[in-house]
Amino acid sequence: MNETTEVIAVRAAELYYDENLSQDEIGGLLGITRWKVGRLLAQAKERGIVRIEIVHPRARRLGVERQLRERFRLADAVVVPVPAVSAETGARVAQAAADYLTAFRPVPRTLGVSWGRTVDAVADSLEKDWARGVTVVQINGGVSLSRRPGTAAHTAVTIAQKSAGQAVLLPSPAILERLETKQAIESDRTVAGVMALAAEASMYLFSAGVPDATSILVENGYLASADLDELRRKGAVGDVVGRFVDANGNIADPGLDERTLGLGLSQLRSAKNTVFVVSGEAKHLVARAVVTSGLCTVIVTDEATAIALLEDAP
Amino acid sequence: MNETTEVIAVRAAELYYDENLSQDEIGGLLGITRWKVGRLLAQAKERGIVRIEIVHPRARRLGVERQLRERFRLADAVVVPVPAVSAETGARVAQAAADYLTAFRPVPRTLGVSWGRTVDAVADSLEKDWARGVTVVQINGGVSLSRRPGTAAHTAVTIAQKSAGQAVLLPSPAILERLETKQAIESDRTVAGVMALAAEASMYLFSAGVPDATSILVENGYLASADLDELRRKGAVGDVVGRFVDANGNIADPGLDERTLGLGLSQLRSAKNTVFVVSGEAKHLVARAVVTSGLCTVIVTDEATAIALLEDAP
DNA sequence: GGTGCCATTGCTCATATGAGCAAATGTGCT
DNA sequence: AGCACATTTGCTCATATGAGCAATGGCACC
Repeated sequence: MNETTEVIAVRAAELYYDENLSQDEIGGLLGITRWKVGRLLAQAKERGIVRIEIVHPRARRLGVERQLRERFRLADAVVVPVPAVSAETGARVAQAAADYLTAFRPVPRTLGVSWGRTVDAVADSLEKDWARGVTVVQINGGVSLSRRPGTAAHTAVTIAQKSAGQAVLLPSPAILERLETKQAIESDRTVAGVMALAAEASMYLFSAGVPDATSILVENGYLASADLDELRRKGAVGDVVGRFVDANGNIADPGLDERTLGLGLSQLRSAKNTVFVVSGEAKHLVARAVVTSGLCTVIVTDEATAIALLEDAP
Repeated sequence: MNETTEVIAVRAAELYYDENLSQDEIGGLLGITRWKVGRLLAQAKERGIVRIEIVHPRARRLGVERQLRERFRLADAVVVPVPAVSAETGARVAQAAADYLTAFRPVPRTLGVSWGRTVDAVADSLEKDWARGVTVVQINGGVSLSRRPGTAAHTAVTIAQKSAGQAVLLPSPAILERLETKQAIESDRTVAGVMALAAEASMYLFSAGVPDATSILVENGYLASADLDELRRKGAVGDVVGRFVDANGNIADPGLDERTLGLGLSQLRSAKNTVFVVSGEAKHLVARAVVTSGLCTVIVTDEATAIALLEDAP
C-alpha cells in the first residue's frame, strides 16, 4: 500500500468510524467504488490505522485467553488487560476470578480454597449471593491452633458467607517443624475429616507465592529468610498451596514438603476444576511452572503474565 | 444501565470487535437475542466503552472541521489530531496544509503567500509536482533590499519550484521606518507590479504571528521588543501578513500599519480563497481574531486550537 | 387490585456489508 | 512485442445489521 492509498484509507476510516457514513457514501465522496472502500477499511484495520479498544475495568482479552487454553490445554483462561496504572492489576484479576466463580456452572457444592493475599482479594471481590450454599473448605493449613481466626480463615469464611454456605477450616499450621508433629495433627479426627472433605471438593481455588521476603509464609512465621535461600538454591520458583515447586512443577524440597500439611499436588493435578489466580511480574516463573505441569485447569491472570507465558515457548 | 448489563456489553464488545463474531453468534454465547446484542454494542460505543481511534500522522478530525465551518462560516477547515508528543503538531499541521493545497481544485494559477516559520514548513511539506506551473507571489515584504534571498524568498521559491512554476518576490522590507520611504518603495514600478499581481491572486496562503519576542518580525529586525510592548498595550493579539490586529481583527496601530508594505487586510477579506495555517497554544488568540473577523475562508490547524476556537463562544 | 405510563424486548423489513469469483490490469521476463 | 503470472478491480449474492414498530412487562399512583 503506497502513501497515497494509505491517506485515502485514513480518510475513509474517518468518514466511516467518526462520521458514520456508509461505505457507499464514502465511495462517492472519495471517488472510488464502495468495494474499494470496504477493502481499504479492512486494510486500515489490519495495519493498525484503525484501533478499536474496549476501555473498561472488567474488560478481558479473549484472544489471549484462547491462546492460553490451546497452548497449555486448559479448560479455561481469563486474561484482563493491563491498565496503564498497573497498581490496579491485582484487583482487576481478583475481580475477574470472582466473576469466573460466579458464572461457573454447575455451581460448585464444595469449593477447596488456599489462602493468601490473592485469594483473599478474590473473596472480597465476590458479590453477596454469588452462589447458594457453597461449602468452602481450606485445602492447606494456615491457621494457628489458637481460636482467633486469621487471614486464612477470613478468606474461606468470606467466600462461604457470601453464598450463605458454610466454611470448613483446617485447624493446622501450614508447615510443621517436625514430621512427627505433622503426622500427629494429620491423624487427628477433625483434621482428617477436613482433609477428606477437601479431597472431594468439586472445585479448587488457589494462587501461588514467590520464595522471597514478601512471601506470606515468611510473614506468618512458617519459614525464615534462610529457608527461602535454601529453597531457591534447590530450584524453587514459588509455592502452590504451601508446597514449593521448581520450574518443572516438581517438589523442590521433599523433606520440607513432607512437613507441609494440606492437599498434595498430585491431588490438585487429578482434580477436574482447579482455578489458578495469579498476577504480577514476580510470579511469572511460578505461573509457568503451574500451567506447564498441569496443576491447574483454569488460569485467571493479567495480560502481561499471559504474554510472558506464551512468549518463551516450551 | 446497571453493572451487570454493562459487563455483558463489555463481553459482547470483545466478542464483536476482537473476536469478529456476528451479533447472532454473540447472542448465542451470552444467552441473549441478537437485537439485544446490537443495542448493547450501540450503548457501549455511546458510553465510550468501545473506543475507535484512527492512528495516523495524516489523520484528521472531520467532526471538529464541520463545527468550525459552521460556526465561523468558513469554506473549509482542516483539523489534525494533537499527537501525544506535541512537538510534532506544527509539522502535522503544515503537512495538512500542503495536502490541502495539493488537493485543491481548480489548481490556483496565482498563489499569494505570506512568509514565516509556519508557511515555510508548508512549503517544505509540499510534494514535488504538487501542481503544474503555479505563479507564487509574495503578498508582504520580507526581503531586505540586498540581493541575497532570505527565508521569505525561500518559502515562495520552494512552493513555486515544486510546481515547476515561477516565484515573484516582493523586494521590500515588511515594515518601513518612515511613511515616506514606504510610499516611495510602493511607487516603484517593480514593486507596484508585484503588488498588482498579488492583488489578483486566485488563492492566498498565510499564517499569523504573536506579538512577543519569538516574533519573526523581531527576529528580522523590523520591530524592537519595545514596539511589541506598545502593540500589546494597544490590544494587538498578533499579526497577519505583517499587520497587527486586535481581538476583533481591527488594525491595532494605524500609524504602524501605514508603514507596513503589502496586501491590506481588506483585500484579504474580500478574497475568495484565503488559507490560514495556524498551530499552537500561543496563537489561539490571534487565530480567534482571524476567523471571527473574516480574514480567512479556510483554516488549517490542530485540534487543540480548533477546540479553543469553538469553546468560548462569541 | 386496577390503570395508565414508560422502558424494554422481540420482531419485520430495508439496507449495508463481506466472501468469493471473473474480468481487467499491471509486471517481469524472454 | 508476446507471454505467464500476480495483483487489483468490479461484480453477484448470501448474510449481517440497524431503523422502526408492536407487544410485553414493570412500576408508580390511584
